[in-house]
Amino acid sequence: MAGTTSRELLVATARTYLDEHGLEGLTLREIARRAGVSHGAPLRHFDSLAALCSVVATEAFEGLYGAVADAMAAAGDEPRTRLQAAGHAYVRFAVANSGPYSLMFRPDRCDPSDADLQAAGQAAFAQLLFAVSEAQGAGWHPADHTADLAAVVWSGVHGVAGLAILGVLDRTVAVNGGDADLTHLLDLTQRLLDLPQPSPTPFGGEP
Amino acid sequence: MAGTTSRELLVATARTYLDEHGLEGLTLREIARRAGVSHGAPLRHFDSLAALCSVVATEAFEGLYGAVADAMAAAGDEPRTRLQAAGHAYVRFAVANSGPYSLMFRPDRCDPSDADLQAAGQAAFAQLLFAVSEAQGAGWHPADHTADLAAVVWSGVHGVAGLAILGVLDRTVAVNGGDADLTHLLDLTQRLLDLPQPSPTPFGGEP
DNA sequence: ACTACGAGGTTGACACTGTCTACATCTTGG
DNA sequence: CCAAGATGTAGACAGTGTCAACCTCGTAGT
Repeated sequence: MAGTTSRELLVATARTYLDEHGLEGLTLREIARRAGVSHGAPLRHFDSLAALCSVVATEAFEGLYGAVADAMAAAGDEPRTRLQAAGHAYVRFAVANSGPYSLMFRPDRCDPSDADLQAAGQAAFAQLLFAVSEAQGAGWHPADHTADLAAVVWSGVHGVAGLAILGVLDRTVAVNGGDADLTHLLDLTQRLLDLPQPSPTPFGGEP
Repeated sequence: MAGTTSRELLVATARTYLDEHGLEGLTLREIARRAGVSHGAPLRHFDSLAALCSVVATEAFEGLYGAVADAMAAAGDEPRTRLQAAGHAYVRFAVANSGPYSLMFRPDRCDPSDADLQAAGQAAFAQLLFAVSEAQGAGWHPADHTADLAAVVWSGVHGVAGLAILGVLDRTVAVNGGDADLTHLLDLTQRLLDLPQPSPTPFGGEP
């Protein structure tokens, strides 16, 4: 890649490692090794491993935001359909980027006080808040308690994503007669939440 | 405590540490230090730190199972009320035992192939499965796809618990006008899922 | 043109970790 | 009484994050 500072190279190396191996073994020295520099070099650009991870997590939040925004834009004008599309995009992003997504919710690996990270997280929640309030405006549930309603929706998609990434849906649900298919589970969730059924969009592949 | 083998003492020490400090810094050597033994002693009882953590996680699954069972028993006979109580008990347990609860879903800290741990997890899911099927029998949603419905319910409570433990509900939701009160959020979830509203049971305190 | 400086990289230390091995001790069954 | 197993100890090893000392440039200022 052109114009890549070595700082950006380190972040990219970490992200690549996450994509290939997940959180486990993501180590300052391993990143340095893969970037072809000495073990101390990354500390010239980041205060700590957690600071580097925070940058990766921040970029992941931004990627999530973009993926959700794209999905909502593609879903058209009907607010409930847009909210439904946002939920699908959220889970799709989380599963397709499980390494960075996990990092986003691991304050022991990131620095939770990182200002950029906090801002990116707030922006993502604000996006959800807007989608929910839009849907409320179109008659989806009572119009008050928007933040709480958003929290419930967030919990739902976050829970599905987390269990899916853990592999526990395949391992536990499918064994008991469920199909554990993510699209199917999300559709079921959204039927329960009184959201419209989606047009048939196949799963997988990252935006 | 009487009749406590040193193996049990190590597990109890780990659990106490988790209650006090959470996952961070939970280390074989720290457990040994607190138990007053040399750093190598725990390995006489457990193959690895992950094996010790698996025992703690297994016991946590059993505690969760018991808490949910108690709550369902106390909720009476109406299946939907029982399912509602199960959801509350789940989140209450997770928040009151956030250290062990986190461990339950951290395959990097436990040994996911541990047979006891797997069995305890399966038992907990079977319990939920039963509660959902009971509620379906009482007319709650269509009677098919029980496992998928259970997965959705699980995702919901797991998501709420996870975000609450992270503190992100206080930090992100409350700032945007939500009250982020767990009981309130759960009630909202359950209203959305068409479950009965609970009798007013105050939050907090572990069973 | 020369110099001072700062950004970035290297190397070697330090304390800490999990795990292994060799050794000591204590208990218990034959 | 003694042999064997269970349990605990001490030391080592490789790995980690982080720090400090050193080096090496390119560049800005004079």
